[in-house]
Amino acid sequence: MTTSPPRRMRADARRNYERLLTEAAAVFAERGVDASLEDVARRAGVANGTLYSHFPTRQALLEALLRSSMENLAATARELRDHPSAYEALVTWLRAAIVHTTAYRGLAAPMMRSLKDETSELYAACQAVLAGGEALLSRAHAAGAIRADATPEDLYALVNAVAWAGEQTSPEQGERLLTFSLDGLRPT
Amino acid sequence: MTTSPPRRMRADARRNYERLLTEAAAVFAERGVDASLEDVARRAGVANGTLYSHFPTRQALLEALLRSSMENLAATARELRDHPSAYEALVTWLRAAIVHTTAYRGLAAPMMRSLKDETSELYAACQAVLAGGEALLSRAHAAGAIRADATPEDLYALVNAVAWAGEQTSPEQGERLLTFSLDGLRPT
DNA sequence: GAATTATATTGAGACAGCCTCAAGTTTGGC
DNA sequence: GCCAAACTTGAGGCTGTCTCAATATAATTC
Repeated sequence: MTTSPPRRMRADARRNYERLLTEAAAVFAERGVDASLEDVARRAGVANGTLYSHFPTRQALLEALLRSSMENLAATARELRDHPSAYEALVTWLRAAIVHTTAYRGLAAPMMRSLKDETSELYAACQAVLAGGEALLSRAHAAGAIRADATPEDLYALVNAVAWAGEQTSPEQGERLLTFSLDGLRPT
Repeated sequence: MTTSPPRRMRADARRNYERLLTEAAAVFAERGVDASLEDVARRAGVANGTLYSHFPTRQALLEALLRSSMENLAATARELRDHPSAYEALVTWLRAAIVHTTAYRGLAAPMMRSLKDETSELYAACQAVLAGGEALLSRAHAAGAIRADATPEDLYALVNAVAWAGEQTSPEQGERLLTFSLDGLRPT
């Protein structure tokens, strides 16, 4: 029933929880976030009911899987506040966010939809990403490096759209789209 | 077995073909391109085998469904070649392409993937769209209205990415992304 | 270290969707 | 009106999601 990081779980439960996460990472990496959950359970060597009891929804599983990399992303944002160039700091972070979103095929869509959906298990994580970008954006705004009407939500959408385009075609195509958009985000 | 526009079909087959298209349009409009095909068959009042015999794959159905609007898009491109402003002509057409891609939820992904996939039933249609943009782009290039390194594929990716972003969040967010990108596509 | 209790796991089962194909039905030409 | 060709049917095999009563295991208590 729990989705939180293992708290006072029974030893077997904890073992299965970890094993499920490990195998889910592998399966999602191979087949994307829409991969069969039966497959995940099979590979983890447990019955599917066990998977559902640990992770009631696919998003809950995804959330647990992404937690640490999300935290890394937030930490990176914090570090970049000290970067000499406000603009470069922002761009570097945006690229990191895109890499994060490219971890599993099909991840961009839930990331995008969960930003405004409070009922989503990914909601908090998405908001954290938004906040990370927000800090760097306002610094870039202050430095006059980014057009004034660009919002954090714009950047969030951009990151996901670029990640999506990249996974549908090629990372290079995503990169090209990013280049154009970033140029369009310079002050007029 | 046929997917082409009704040619010498038996009367009942033709009736069912049309009916399936009509209902598919309705169902896809309601639930997006990943809607249940069983649903389409049910609503058309035929067995699912009939649907599969007319449209062997979901993409074949989609192709038949999109054919006329694709042709409109190509026609629009031709008309716009005479527009006084090469830049405005291009932007107008890009907007039309985005509207087209927003016809059904989930359409952007197959449009994007089929551009380079010759085995896709949507391949020809996607190539036609690409060609439509290509003509307007080269005119804009000649007029010095668009940066020289922008390719037709870039515009194609942009259209789909914007349509995707718009359907995941809001059309307004898509519009904002488009604005930034278009600014970034001006010559440097 | 056995009994008790709380916690987990199991896997069958209900359901939906995809797709196929042998059997049956309908149409249209003669 | 008959017949071959064209078309439709729907049960059935498959995969996948999700639930829940029965069962098993770990932790706690005495």
